Amino acid sequence: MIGPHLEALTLKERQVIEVPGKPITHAYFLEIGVASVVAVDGEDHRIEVGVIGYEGVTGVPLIMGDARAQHSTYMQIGGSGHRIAQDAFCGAIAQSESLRALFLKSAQGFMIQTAHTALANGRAKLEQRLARWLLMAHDRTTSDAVPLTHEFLAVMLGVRRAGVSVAIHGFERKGLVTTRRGQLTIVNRAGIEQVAGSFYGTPEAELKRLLEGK
Amino acid sequence: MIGPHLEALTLKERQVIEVPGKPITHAYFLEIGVASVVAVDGEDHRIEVGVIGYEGVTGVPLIMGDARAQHSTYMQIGGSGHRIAQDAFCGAIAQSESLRALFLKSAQGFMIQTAHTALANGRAKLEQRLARWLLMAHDRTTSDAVPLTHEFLAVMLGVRRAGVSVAIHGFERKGLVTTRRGQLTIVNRAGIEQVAGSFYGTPEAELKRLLEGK
DNA sequence: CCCAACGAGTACGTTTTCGTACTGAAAAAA
DNA sequence: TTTTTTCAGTACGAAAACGTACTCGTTGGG
Repeated sequence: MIGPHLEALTLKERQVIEVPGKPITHAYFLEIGVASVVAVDGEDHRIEVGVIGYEGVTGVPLIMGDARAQHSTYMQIGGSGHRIAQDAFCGAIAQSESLRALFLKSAQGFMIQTAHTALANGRAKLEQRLARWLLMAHDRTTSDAVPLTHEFLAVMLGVRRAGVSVAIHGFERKGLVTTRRGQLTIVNRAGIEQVAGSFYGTPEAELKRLLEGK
Repeated sequence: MIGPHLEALTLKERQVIEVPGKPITHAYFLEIGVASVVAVDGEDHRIEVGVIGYEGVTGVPLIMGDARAQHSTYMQIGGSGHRIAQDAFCGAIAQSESLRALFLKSAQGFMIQTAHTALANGRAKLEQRLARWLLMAHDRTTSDAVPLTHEFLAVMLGVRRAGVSVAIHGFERKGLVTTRRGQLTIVNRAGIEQVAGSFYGTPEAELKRLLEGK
């Protein structure tokens, strides 16, 4: 039984959802907005390993039987949703086989996304990685606007802010996006998909397969 | 009940364990040797997203309720172990809550490894990534010898063969390893750990926490 | 024993990304 | 409004890694 435990809330950008090493207090179901899951190491190297939106749920470790956060998770694009306390969430999973199966598939989908992030990080050029990120964000928002500074994009991709600026400028010249200070709007999604090539798409298709047919 | 279904076998290097898009037929428990899990996309970009040795089990998707392989999995360093058919494995997990909990934690450990691979791919230099890989392989072998060509190392790291050759040569000059054709021997593990810095270690520590105490 | 295949050392010009930093415009704060 | 801060455009030399390719020693098969 999850319904009665759900607490509705709005989530502002930068709002922290999980802190590495600390207990996971709630699982968040987003309706609007995008959360970033960022891996951090002991020397403060950091990079985004996945994003979560309406299609998923935060707190993957809870599904795996662990209550400690590995990664830093926070809202990258503000929105709204519901959350459920850790114990209620784990209790629900323990009691309902079908619920557990569902969340396991959702977690599997997130794993695939992380694996492809590793692939993109190792093989793709900055431009392709940026395109991939924009597409993933666009999939999870209702409007075409992506309210983010180049600085934050750079942190997530693990590259220089200046590099992101140049790449976005290139996209703008090609008519793929328009920009305002602190905001970027997707104009030609198909063109961005072309830039991303096969670095985008597989996790999305696989998640669909997992949650639908089989 | 897993015991009666286990089939002992030796595993030669390059032996294929899973093929992307195809059903997973068995879960493999390695005693000796190292398996590589390699993500592939539609344009044949590929990169290793994790390794599995005695500490884990292949076929993570089975644990998550999916019977289709996402990634290419094959033996990178030959060895031996046991395997169990997919249906027996899934049946065992379905029947034993404690078994499922155990494998879920193992899968969680693998997720953490993949996330840190994404981090290393995006942030670390070739030299550091190579060091990280050698340490992960060394953790999973009994001898200090790593029987691999530069070519295969390069494929796993997603870099040029020549780049690996140069980096290994550097390690050799620093007295960290010795090399023979198609083989590399770890001489100074601590020195290699120093090169890898914080790109190595977190997944290892977390797996330990997951499987031991808590 | 010889030869073809393979693995590794090396080179070189090119591309990509980096680190850094300065500037001006836009937005927020005073 | 004025001041301060934030954000983005841009520059430039340096470092890292790339693609390619040639050589040569090892190794295993014929």
